[in-house]
Amino acid sequence: MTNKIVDYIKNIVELTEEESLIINASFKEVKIKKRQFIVQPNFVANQRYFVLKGAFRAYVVADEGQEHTITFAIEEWWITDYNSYIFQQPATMFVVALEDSVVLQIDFEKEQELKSINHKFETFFRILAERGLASQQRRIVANLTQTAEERYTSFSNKYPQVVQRVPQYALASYLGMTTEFLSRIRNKRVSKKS
Amino acid sequence: MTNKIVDYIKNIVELTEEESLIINASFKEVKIKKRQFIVQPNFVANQRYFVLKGAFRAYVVADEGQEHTITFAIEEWWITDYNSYIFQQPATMFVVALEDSVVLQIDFEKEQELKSINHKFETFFRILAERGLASQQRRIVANLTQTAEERYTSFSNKYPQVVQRVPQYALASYLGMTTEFLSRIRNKRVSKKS
DNA sequence: TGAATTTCCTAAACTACTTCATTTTTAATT
DNA sequence: AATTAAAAATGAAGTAGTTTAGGAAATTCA
Repeated sequence: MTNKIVDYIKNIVELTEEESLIINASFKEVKIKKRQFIVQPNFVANQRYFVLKGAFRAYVVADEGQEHTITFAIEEWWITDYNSYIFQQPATMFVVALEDSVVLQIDFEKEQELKSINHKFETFFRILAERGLASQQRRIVANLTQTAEERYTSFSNKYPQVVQRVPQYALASYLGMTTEFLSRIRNKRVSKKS
Repeated sequence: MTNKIVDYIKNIVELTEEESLIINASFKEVKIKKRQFIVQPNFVANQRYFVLKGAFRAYVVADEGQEHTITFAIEEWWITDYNSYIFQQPATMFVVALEDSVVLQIDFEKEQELKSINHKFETFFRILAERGLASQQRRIVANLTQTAEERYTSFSNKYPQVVQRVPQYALASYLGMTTEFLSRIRNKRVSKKS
């Protein structure tokens, strides 16, 4: 038994053949078209998604209509509105496909069941949450300590694949600046080269 | 068997008498004087701390020497440098006592042992991580969508006990503004009243 | 209790980033 | 391939928040 999600989980906890089959049966492969939403405000996020192919963007819309990107996801990343999913409360975010994509989705109830029937599955999701926590803490630090240009530069160095695939306005709103300002930052570097 | 940490955990998962005793034996009560550090950069954070009494502040120091507060902790909150603790890598943060305090500390190895010997303990730490994740996501949203004044107002409404107990410069650097600007915000509201 | 240190306040000059308005480029749709 | 729509670039004017500097309160600690 070997497939993408099983391989992914095996990198974190060991799985027997039987456990691999259970994991495999717990996820459903779904195709998502570009611009299609998988999470929307006011509806509870009932699934979490593992991206097999494609790219997604989670964002909120502020009072005055401005969009703020909370996170991106590309191949082998997870995405959902965690505040909604974990507490099973209405979402505040949109999650939308930036490209034609394929995901593996798992229902909240199924995830709860997995975690309760098998200590190893519980461990896996615990590690997932811990890693998410650590990465979000690093982002908070970056946002507090760096200027707009520094945030762009370090993000570009860390996630070049993401930068190349997402629209500029989405990246700008993720980095906490306007699309015009990001455009200027990028343009400045090009002109420096010549 | 009943004490603060056992009661706290019992609010999240059920514990037998025996399990309560194991939990109790895994934490060590330590007094921390005001201005004393419990985590320092370049040293691995080997413990996580549950605050029984007092207040703490986690912060990083940027290149130019400015301090940026990452989080606070008061009674019944947890604190450490999670990126350091989870991955057992050198810390980038300071964690310092803002008052004479009392904490319950658990060693990383002991926590690993608890999680591995008992599914319920694993579940507890999974839920702890998930809640942290959700709360950090809410903070990222707030930082992206709100103005300095809005961030101050909503934080004050949500955590009035924290606002009253921490120095202004620490709060300002947590909210992502200078202490001078926070002073102005606060003063503006006072003068509006009169 | 009094001196020293830390924290907070005030105000003016400054700047990193935003807003608004228009044009150019790129991508989507027929 | 042509038409339309969406995204990116550019310039000029505005502003939220910073910086610098000095003094007033409030804590700390000998």
